[in-house]
Amino acid sequence: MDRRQRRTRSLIFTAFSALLERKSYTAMTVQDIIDEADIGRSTFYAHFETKDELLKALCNDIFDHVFSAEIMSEEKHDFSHHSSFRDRITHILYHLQEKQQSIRGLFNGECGEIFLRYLKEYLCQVFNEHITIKDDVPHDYALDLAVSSFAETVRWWLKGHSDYTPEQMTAYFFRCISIL
Amino acid sequence: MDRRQRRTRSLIFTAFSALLERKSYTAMTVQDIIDEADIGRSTFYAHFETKDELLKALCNDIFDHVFSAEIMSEEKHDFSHHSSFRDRITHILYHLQEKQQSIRGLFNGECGEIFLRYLKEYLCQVFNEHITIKDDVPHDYALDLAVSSFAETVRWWLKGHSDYTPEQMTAYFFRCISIL
DNA sequence: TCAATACCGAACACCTTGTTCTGTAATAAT
DNA sequence: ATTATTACAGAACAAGGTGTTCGGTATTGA
Repeated sequence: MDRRQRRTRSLIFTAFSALLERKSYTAMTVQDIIDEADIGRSTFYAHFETKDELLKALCNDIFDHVFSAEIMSEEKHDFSHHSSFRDRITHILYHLQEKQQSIRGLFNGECGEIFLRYLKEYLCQVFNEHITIKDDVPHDYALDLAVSSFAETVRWWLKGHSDYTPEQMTAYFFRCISIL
Repeated sequence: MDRRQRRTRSLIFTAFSALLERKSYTAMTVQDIIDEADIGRSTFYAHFETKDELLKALCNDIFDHVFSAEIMSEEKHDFSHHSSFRDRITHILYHLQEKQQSIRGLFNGECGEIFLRYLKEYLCQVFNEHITIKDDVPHDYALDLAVSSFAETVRWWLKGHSDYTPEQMTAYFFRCISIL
């Protein structure tokens, strides 16, 4: 990848993240982004077809870091059979905390909806085998609720309560959910 | 209120709800709404300053029905000291089910974010005193998680699983959350 | 019957979008 | 170091949405 491309892409991401903390996603125009990034109009469209694609790309960047890092360290340390589900959850929280700066704005307004949808897709894979099967509750529902609750936990944590440690948040979460 | 105003307002609401099932909120333009409702442009703006105000008004209409009806019947039957928290939850589900038609579209995309935020505000009042206080979990967090989980339960229920009864959903919900 | 007012429809100035173009400068490879 | 490639800037553009205004019509409630 050309050095200029990397630079421009980074400028756009940074500008976008910064703008999200001041302005709602819907209200934000492409004009705002290219003004903030100080790049030409055609340059933006050379990188991203639309504002939604930009959001998607940013989300993927974050999730690649959080989840592929998780899997990597899992393989590296051969956690797959040693670490508990609780540890994996704590692990994910650590990685999310590292990306805190980029993530915080993503919770706001309408793009929070999109970000959380993507997040839940990844979480489904992690949670799927760890739901305690109860015959009196539909598995679909239990999984959906567990994943959504964890996503909400992350949101609550990173929006104003990031002084708690990942270990603490994991403990709180498991304390409140009775199907894990 | 003038009969013509009621008619127009109703036309707008109906058109808006119908459109939400086919089109995302963000992609929807005021032009789409007035075409669907078959009213003049200036007429729309005489009723609502913006698309967001329309959404807000629709949400308020729904919540007024769901929660004020709940409170009313509570007062009428003097449920306040007799009915359990579980019954109140079931009750709310019944009222939400009645408004199912209008609500379904509201879960989609970005306006789902807004609708759920409003819903959670109301739910906070209902849930606040019924959270089991645990010293090892922040009360803020427990309340937020319970409310969000219930909101997610409603979403899951009304989006493709509305064959379950309110009583069943209440049971499932309480089965999964250990702080109520 | 009549005054009030809600609606219509057209026009408007303004903004955002996404595309296209030309010229310039940075890049990577030979 | 030279050269071909390619990313960028910047301007212009048509198309479409926004929110407002205004004069005319029709409905309403008293």
